[in-house]
Amino acid sequence: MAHLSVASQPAHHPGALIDHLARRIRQRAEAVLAPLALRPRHLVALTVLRDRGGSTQQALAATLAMDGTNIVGLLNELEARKLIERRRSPEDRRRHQVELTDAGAEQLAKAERALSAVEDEVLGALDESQRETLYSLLQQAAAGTMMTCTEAIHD
Amino acid sequence: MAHLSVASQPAHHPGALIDHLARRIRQRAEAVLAPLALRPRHLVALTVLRDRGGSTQQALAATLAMDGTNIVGLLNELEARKLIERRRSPEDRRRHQVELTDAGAEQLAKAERALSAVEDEVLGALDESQRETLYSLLQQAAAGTMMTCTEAIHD
DNA sequence: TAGATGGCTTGTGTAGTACTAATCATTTAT
DNA sequence: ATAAATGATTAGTACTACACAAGCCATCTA
Repeated sequence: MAHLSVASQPAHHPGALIDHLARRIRQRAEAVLAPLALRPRHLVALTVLRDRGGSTQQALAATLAMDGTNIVGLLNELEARKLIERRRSPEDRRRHQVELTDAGAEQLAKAERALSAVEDEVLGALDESQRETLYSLLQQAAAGTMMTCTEAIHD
Repeated sequence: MAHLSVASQPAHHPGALIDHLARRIRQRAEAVLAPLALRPRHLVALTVLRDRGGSTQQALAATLAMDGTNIVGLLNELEARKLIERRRSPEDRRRHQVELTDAGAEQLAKAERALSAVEDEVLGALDESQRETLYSLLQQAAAGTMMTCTEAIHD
């Protein structure tokens, strides 16, 4: 392993802070999302689907670090509301290719608009460019951890 | 992915990412913390107590955005293990002033050391200075939101 | 043809909370 | 002085998000 920081300074531990802020965001997000009949995990799933342009259920499970059976349930809910579609994959007909419908994309956009208010509230102490920095750091981190889990999957 | 923020559009929504990463961290943290018989929320509480040098139970509840009755239970557990102490406040003898014991501080340090490994794993894609940036952004955000909730409390 | 695999269903268990109500000690307002 | 409000506590209820296991199909692979 790399041992760059010689200092005994444990530096800082963002872990607890992330946990804390996430909790805050979740609480507010739930309230804001309620009128849309979405809960945070729906949003996360929809977001992944949009950003990836669809996904296998397995890949989705790996990305969200969630148990497969729960993914099924989650997708059932989303499909019942026609926000996503499941199609059998032509290459392997056991697999389902999950994709966002137009309605799903629309609903997601609506949710994000609503969520902006929450973010303004929770991240209010940060200005535009700081938020952008935060976003790119988080995204980089998320992309990194994703590989750890999905590198053997090739979705 | 190249999405220049031409307008004042928020464009990016760190909310879902924070949620996602927090989930990851929590999952791993639980495993790492288990041998110490601590769970994430214990850690958060201990951290707040250390950083503030003690707190009222109410202030703690406000900070953690948790219900008062749950704080009681949480503190009971920590007190039973002598990681914190409750003292009646001299000014208002109904109140409890909660403080970290030496053992508590020690245990917290130990937990943070263990947690470093998790952070290395989850934030592995970020280098030292990026993590530092992330940390300060999060802290700034957290400090900001705290005011929203505690401004009427004067702990 | 046998076994592995992706998805689905159902059922069980656990953790983390929120909420309510009742109690006790204490403080504050009348 | 007395009544009302407050901080902490306890006990009990309920809900949500999960994980995990067992068993079923359909399908792919050896």
